[in-house]
Amino acid sequence: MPSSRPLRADARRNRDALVVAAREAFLAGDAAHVEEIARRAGVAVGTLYRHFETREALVAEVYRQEVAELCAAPALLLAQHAPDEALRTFLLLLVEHAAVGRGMGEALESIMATDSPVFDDARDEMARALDELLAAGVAAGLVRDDVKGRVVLRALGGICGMRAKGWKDDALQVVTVLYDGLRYGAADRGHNAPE
Amino acid sequence: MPSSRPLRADARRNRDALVVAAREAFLAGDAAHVEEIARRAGVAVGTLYRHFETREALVAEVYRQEVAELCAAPALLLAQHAPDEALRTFLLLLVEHAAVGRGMGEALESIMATDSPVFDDARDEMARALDELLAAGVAAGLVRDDVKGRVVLRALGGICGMRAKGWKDDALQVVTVLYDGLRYGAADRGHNAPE
DNA sequence: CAACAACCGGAGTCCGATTCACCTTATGGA
DNA sequence: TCCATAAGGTGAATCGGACTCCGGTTGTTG
Repeated sequence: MPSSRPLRADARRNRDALVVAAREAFLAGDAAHVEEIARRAGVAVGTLYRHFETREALVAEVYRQEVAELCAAPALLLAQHAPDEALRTFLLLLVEHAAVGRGMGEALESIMATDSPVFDDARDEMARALDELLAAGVAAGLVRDDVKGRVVLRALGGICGMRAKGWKDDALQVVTVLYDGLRYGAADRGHNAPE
Repeated sequence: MPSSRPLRADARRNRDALVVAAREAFLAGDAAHVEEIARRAGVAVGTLYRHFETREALVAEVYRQEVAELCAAPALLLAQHAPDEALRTFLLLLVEHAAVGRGMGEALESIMATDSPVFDDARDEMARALDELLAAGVAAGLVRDDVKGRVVLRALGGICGMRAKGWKDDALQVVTVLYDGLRYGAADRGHNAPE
């Protein structure tokens, strides 16, 4: 169905404009009303709804693009850093991503609240990225082997909801604790604690 | 202002009924509309609004009561368990609490989204409870001393938003990693350790 | 370039939160 | 006990924002 027909030129243009407009609106933090988004994109609400089932579907699309971008990172990081350092860096990257998602505010929350497959996919993709990093760490004996990426992701999830002033400092501390927790198991098991 | 007048008998009764009705509605998961809550409480919406500024204010009140109940735990736990065990148990308790809050669904999220002082207070109270536990752990040399309760709380926060099937198992794993991360620093300073 | 399918517009519908003008009824003093 | 009165209660009306729908418009294709 997706590519049954290549989508008419003007339609594709409008669709893209809507996603861009939505992202901008979310980042700006204010006025994420469908009317407002449509206006920014230079179309009417009807057009918005032609392309996106619901408002949430639009949010989902924006979010999906964010995630896709983020998930490209692990391969790069592993190529350039030791596994534990790559993991740490990626966690910090997730915090940055949260900073972006933060602008999307409740938009993001509403999508997390739904169990829309779109979001599940995004989560899976993120989890897979983390698994990649964890596996590398485990192989090097630097990371405990009993934790899945999905779990790490959830531990970080709380950061996204935080909106108070000092959220970022706290987020960084969360990463520290989490990072240590992930390595602790490996060290605890004792055999070759890294120098 | 609070106790300028003791609040008329029927008014107090209605107010309490509303909180109870709201809690039930949230736990039931369905129909958290103000009309529905008012009906359950046997009053009209106008009455609801006489007692609570907004729908969110009502949610806040329910949540506050949950929190207050939860925050009574640390003192008890410390009296009966070693500091690290008390900490671990409390973390697990937080997960249970999340299970309750989960029923409140987006109601809870909407209140987190606001920077209503009510929720800040709740968070402070929880953080204080955690600080109490952490301090005991630090004093016993079982827990790292560079992490505030607020940070732990945020790390756990992500659990609340999770609604997928296996959320609870994941939540428990998050607690494990977090718990180890909290102890790791102490071990780091105490014994041999990576890096 | 005609015919058609896919698009677009935007006023109208739906639904839930919130308000408000007007009754009811505790309550406390005569 | 009874009344005055202000605290309380009521629910229809209002408001805001997501979503729908029925023409009019415009790429596309043969």
